[in-house]
Amino acid sequence: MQESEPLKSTNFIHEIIEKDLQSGKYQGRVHTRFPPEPNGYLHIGHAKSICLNFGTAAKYHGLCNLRFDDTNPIKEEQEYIDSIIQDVRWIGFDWDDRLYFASDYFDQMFDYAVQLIKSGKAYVCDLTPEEIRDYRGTLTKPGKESPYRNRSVEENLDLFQRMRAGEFPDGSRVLRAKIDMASPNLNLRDPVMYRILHAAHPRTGDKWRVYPMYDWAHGLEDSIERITHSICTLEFEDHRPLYDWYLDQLGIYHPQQIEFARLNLSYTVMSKRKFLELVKDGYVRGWDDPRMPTIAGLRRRGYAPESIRTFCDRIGVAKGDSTVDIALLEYCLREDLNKRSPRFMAVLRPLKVIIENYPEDKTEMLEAVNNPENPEAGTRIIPFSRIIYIERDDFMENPPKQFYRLAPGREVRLRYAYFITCREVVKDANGQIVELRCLYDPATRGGDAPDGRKVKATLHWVSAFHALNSEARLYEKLFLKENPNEVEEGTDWKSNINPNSLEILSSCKMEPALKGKNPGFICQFERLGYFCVDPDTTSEKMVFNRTVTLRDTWAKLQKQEK
RNA sequence: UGGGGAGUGGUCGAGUUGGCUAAGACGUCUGACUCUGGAUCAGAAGGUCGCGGGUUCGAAUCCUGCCUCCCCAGCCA
Repeated sequence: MQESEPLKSTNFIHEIIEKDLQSGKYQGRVHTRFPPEPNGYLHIGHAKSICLNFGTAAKYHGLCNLRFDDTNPIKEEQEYIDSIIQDVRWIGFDWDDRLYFASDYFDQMFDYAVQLIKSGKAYVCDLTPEEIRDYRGTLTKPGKESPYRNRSVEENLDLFQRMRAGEFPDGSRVLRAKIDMASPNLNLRDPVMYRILHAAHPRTGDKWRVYPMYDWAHGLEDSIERITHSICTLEFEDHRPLYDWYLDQLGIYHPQQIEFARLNLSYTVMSKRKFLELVKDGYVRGWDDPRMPTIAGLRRRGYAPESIRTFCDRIGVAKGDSTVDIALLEYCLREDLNKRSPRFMAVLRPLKVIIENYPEDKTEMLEAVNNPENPEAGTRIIPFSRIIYIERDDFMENPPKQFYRLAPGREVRLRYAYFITCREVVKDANGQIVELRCLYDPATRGGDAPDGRKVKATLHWVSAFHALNSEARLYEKLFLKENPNEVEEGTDWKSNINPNSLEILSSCKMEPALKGKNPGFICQFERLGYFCVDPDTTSEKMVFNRTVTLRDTWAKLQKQEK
């Protein structure tokens, strides 16, 4: 992102930072980090954290690292590392050469653990996982001390080295911190620091047989990188005393952790586990399905990073759980796309119109504006001929008073072309409308009547002979309920999945200028919405995703009728 | 039930040294304009600041009871 684009908004985190800046707590430094675990794809919730961390650093002329928290080789994969790097960069941030991995610090963490053992603050415990759970006690009952808690330093050192050497099977022993089994904060009841995992790590291969737990590792990572403000989500609030304890026992550099509420969005879910289920069970076509709130999904859907950043800026940062209306995301999307998108005409559900008084073999080239929001975008030329397609929704045989598009006997404008009047409705044996017979007024070429007469509506259209046949994929919300997790007894969140979230229209008629546009190309189909070219496009057939509809007051009226 | 957090119009969210009619945004509803029923512009409605006491000339802001919601009992992060 361009270096400063300063966030003008303020929040409680910035207030804390400004106080620290004034008091000189970190010698005027501001150094944050975005610390994802590479066990899945990033989503819009991560974007909030990314914008907060990178944005905060930029605002105070500090630095922000990208650091992978890769402490659990069982769940983590290189594929995720690659996708996360790509996504953070795509959102618009840069970390120079500060790409770090927790696994880079494994040796140092091990040494720190040895240091704790030597000072009698950590011990090797042979309890089984079940026993550890039992000994931990409950929310209201204090735990009991492990029988292995008072092993000698020598024995602990020996055992820990042998754990590292791979002498013991998975789950047979752990290294634990010796804190307080009666603490009301469960995190302080002798937490596990290392577990034995005979698993290959994406980056360290088979070097290690013990891997650090998040709680042990995370604070150290921040300390090692000399992070000033460790921004994380609310659920880690009562882990903070544990990080503090580790850092204090070790006597090393101490960042300040600040917690904020994670993002929730209406009409969607926001957990890697649920995304995985949606993908695995085929509710969507993959992690980058345009209905997914993953960064990859939003990108394929046609979002530009600017709109995501704006969104993250506008939602604010606070400590209370909340759910942002997805309408705000769509507002930011439209605002951004309206400014940048070239316009085209495309007919999604074609209805044939024959202009009876227009010459059979004539083709005219008419000029159209590329983007009314941006004169520099210039103009283009569109072919017009006797047979055209219009949107089926733009004609009604018996229109209600609110409807002011085409109807029998009524005159409307074809955008950038002519006024036409509907003379006759042609139906098939089943009574389905198959074709409209219209008359045009040659004097209205370009779309204006010399006599000053007005029409109520302007329709988009595509010349039948010149049309590009293509596919359009229309997306609706993935969930029917504002809060998908709110369910009837006996069902789960998946019962709220919208069965009609995808509609494929395969006989769309589009303006020929669209031919050859590459995947990722974003434009507006006039009066319909913003669309982008999908990677599924082939040389045979183009495929468009509908990113979002235009605001549509007619659709709103119709909804109210129902 | 132990510990840790949070409660401001439909949704986010300012406000936090107590003091003009409690910002702003999205949403909703009007109207203007319009060769996209888009965009834009103008305007409106909507709040017992979780609840009850108290302090004060004056409280969303301070004190005090209570209520509600979220998180924690992985060798996940």
